[in-house]
Parts: sequence; C-alpha cells; structure tokens
Amino acid sequence: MKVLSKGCIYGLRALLYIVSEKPAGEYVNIREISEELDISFHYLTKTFQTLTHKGILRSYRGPNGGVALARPPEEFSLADIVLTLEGEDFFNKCLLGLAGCGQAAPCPVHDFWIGHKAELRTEFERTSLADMGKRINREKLRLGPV
Amino acid sequence: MKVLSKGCIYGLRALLYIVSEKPAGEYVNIREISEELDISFHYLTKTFQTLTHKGILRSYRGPNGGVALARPPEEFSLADIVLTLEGEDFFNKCLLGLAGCGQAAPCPVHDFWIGHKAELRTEFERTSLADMGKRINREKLRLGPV
DNA sequence: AAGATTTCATACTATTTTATCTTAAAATTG
DNA sequence: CAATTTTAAGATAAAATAGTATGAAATCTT
Repeated sequence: MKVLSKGCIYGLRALLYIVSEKPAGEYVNIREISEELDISFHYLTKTFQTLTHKGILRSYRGPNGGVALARPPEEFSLADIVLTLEGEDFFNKCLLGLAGCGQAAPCPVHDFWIGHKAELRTEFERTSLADMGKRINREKLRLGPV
Repeated sequence: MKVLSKGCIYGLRALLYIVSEKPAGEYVNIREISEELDISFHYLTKTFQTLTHKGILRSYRGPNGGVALARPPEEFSLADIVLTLEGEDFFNKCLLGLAGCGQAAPCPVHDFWIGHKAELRTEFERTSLADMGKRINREKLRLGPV
C-alpha cells in the first residue's frame, strides 16, 4: 500500500526534521538534512525547489544559507504539503484509475472509496507541522533509518 | 492517491467483469475481456497467469477456452485479490516508507496509519467478488471507459 | 489421424515513468 | 576574490508498463 511518491515522502520527512530539530525560522542546510535522513541530496533539492516555489519554504543561498519554513509551522497542515507535492487532485482519484469516475458514472468501489479519501483528508488537514513536531519530540519518533 | 498498481487494477476489473457479466464457471476469453475493458491484452494475460498460479483462476486452452474463477465468487474477497497481486505485505507498509517501522520504532504517522490500513483491510475482507458482481448489475456500475 | 485453428503461456524487447546523479550557474559571505 | 550554498538543466539508471514473437495445449475439420 504505497500511497505517497518518494518525492513527497522525502519532503514530508525533511519538513518534519526541520520543525522537530530546529528553532522556527532558522535556515537549515539541505545537505545536513539529506545526510541525517539518508536521502539523495539532489533529489531532495528538487523537492525543496517545488516547496519554495509554492511558498511553503523560503531559501537563502551562500554560507549559512539553507531553507526555512515560509510561515510558522502552525499554519501548514500535512494536507498542504501532500497536495503541493502530489498534485491538487490527490484526494480525488478513482481507486480503479477510471477517468471521469464520479456520481454520474461510478466505478464499483466509488462510494466506499469516497468515504475513505474524505476521512484521510480530514485527518491530514487537521494535523499541522507544529503538532507533528511536538509529537515527534515528546514521543521520540523517528524520521529516518535507525 | 494512487494505491493500487496497474496490474492489480486490471486484475480486479477483469474479475469483476467475469462475475458480473458471465455465468459462474464459464470460461471467458481473455481477448474479449481486454477489449471490453480497454486493457492491454498481454499485460492482462500476465496478471491472469499470476491469478491462475495462485489458485484464484483456472484456465483452459483451445477453442472456447479462457479463464474462469477457480471457486465460487462468494469465496473470494477483494482482499484475496489485492494481496495476491500486490504482495502479502500490502497492508503492512509504512506511509513514509521507513524500513522496520513498528511499535518499537514508530514513524510520526505510524499509529494513525495503522488504523487506516486496518479499516481498509476489514472492508476489503468482508466484500466478496459475488457481492460486487451483484452490486455492479443492480446499480449499473461501470468497469471501463464510458 | 493429420493438420489447421484457437487460445493461454512465456520469453524477450521497447517504451514510459520515476528516481538519481552530474555538472555548472547564480547568490551570498567574508 | 575564494569559499559556500541554493538553483537548475541535463544525463543516467531503475522500475513499471506495454508490445512482439513464439511456444504449447486443446479442439475442430476433413
């Protein structure tokens, strides 16, 4: 049950690293993140570019540069990140991949799947990066290989 | 939110076609299925091979040959099909793709994701191919392009 | 019974998508 | 200017998907 692409997973883990390990607003070196989380540096770079363009991160070049959240972590939900990296139609896809699946011409699992997607979306929307950062520190959750 | 691979989707749609369109036990031509559902014939053939080897389908060569369910459609759940085509660990994967994610060393979304996977699994397990076939005919649900 | 036909099985190749690496340019600091 | 660090384009590799060609089993026709 692979739901998220690598790029999205990398982006999420990296953002969670930033909010759980670093003071808010501080620029974090991308190489440090890639090494801590054992993620391909260049791939992470691309993912971060997307997040920067979409206004979730801001970046700064040069010594002591890096990336930082563009706004306080309370203001970003998991859904914001996922929708940015997977596409806005992430929660609107047919389980059987049928184009135009909907009330008018539903696939056999349409109703059931609609409900699941909505549940997931709700949970993603009500969980902020700040919530996650706190939980990660409180419960010592891991973001990378042990 | 792409959850299932193409191969699995093809297998599911094809099986649902068989149970909803054909008398139980009758051999169905693979080419017919691939054309009705607009699925690559050879790719479908491969998926069917897997289902045949795993005892979900039986096949018969020669004129009027084809594939048929190996047992009555009441005896196969959606979960049976999905687990066969996606792998037995389908419902046990970490949302963030971390190896060894579990109670001992959980990722930040472990608990939440565990619950979702369990719900999904339960629904897949309690829905049989026969149930689906009936619903498809009763509610005129579609399995392919309109 | 022979041979042609139908149909699934399998190996091999090609294409597409996704992920990763290479390289170099632009911005910043000191 | 030299060092650092993000940005970005393009090449390469790997995985998923699709297509081609051929083989093997069952049936039908004559």
